[in-house]
Amino acid sequence: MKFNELNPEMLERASGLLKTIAHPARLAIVSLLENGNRLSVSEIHRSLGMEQSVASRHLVILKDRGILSSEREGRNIYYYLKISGLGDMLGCLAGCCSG
Amino acid sequence: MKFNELNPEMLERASGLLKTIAHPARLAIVSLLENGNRLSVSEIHRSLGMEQSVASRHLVILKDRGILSSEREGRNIYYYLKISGLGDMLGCLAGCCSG
DNA sequence: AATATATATACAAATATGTTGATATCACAG
DNA sequence: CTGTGATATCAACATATTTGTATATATATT
Repeated sequence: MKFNELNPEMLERASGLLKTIAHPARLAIVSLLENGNRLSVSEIHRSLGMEQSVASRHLVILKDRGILSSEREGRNIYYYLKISGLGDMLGCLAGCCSG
Repeated sequence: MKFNELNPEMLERASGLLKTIAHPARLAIVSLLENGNRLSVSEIHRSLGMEQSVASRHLVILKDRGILSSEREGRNIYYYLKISGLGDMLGCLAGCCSG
């Protein structure tokens, strides 16, 4: 599948997706939610050692742009990956970065 | 390979790579250079319908950040992908965007 | 040297993104 | 209704990215 043969709209969507995850914190979040993991905001911010408000802001961004979904359970809100196939992409990315 | 288990430096590198290609023009360029293609600046800017200076600027950015290499042949400068495995990543990306 | 072609760069304006800390909202237990 | 834990938002400021246009540099040809 080649981007250059495709319409500008497709390029925009693809670069939008990349932009969204092209942030260390968001990359870490997405990576944490691979394999169908569902985690609350607290679990995420503690696990990654970032401020609660920072984690929340990134989670909202990821959700707004269609990468995550969330569901409330009691006082917690659980986030999870909405786009299947993102895990594969991260795999390729890790490969590109190490090799 | 999981990012969250890795050092911040790795996350920085990965998000840097993503940021670099997270631009419609650069995505188109990288896509054009998949499969070992070698193209001159002229060929690229004509093929993608962008100004010469715009193409050149993006090519320099991609080269500076280690994604492309270039070689002069006569008056032309040919660019090509330096990172193998980027093609695979674009494949995943296209999958994520359509599905 | 003069010209033409190919590529790169400079600069300023516009736009977007990130950061921090404080504060607001929401849900539940008692 | 109050207190507490969980989550989201806001404002202000700093930084970075993009764009357009013009111009500079390099190479080759004659």
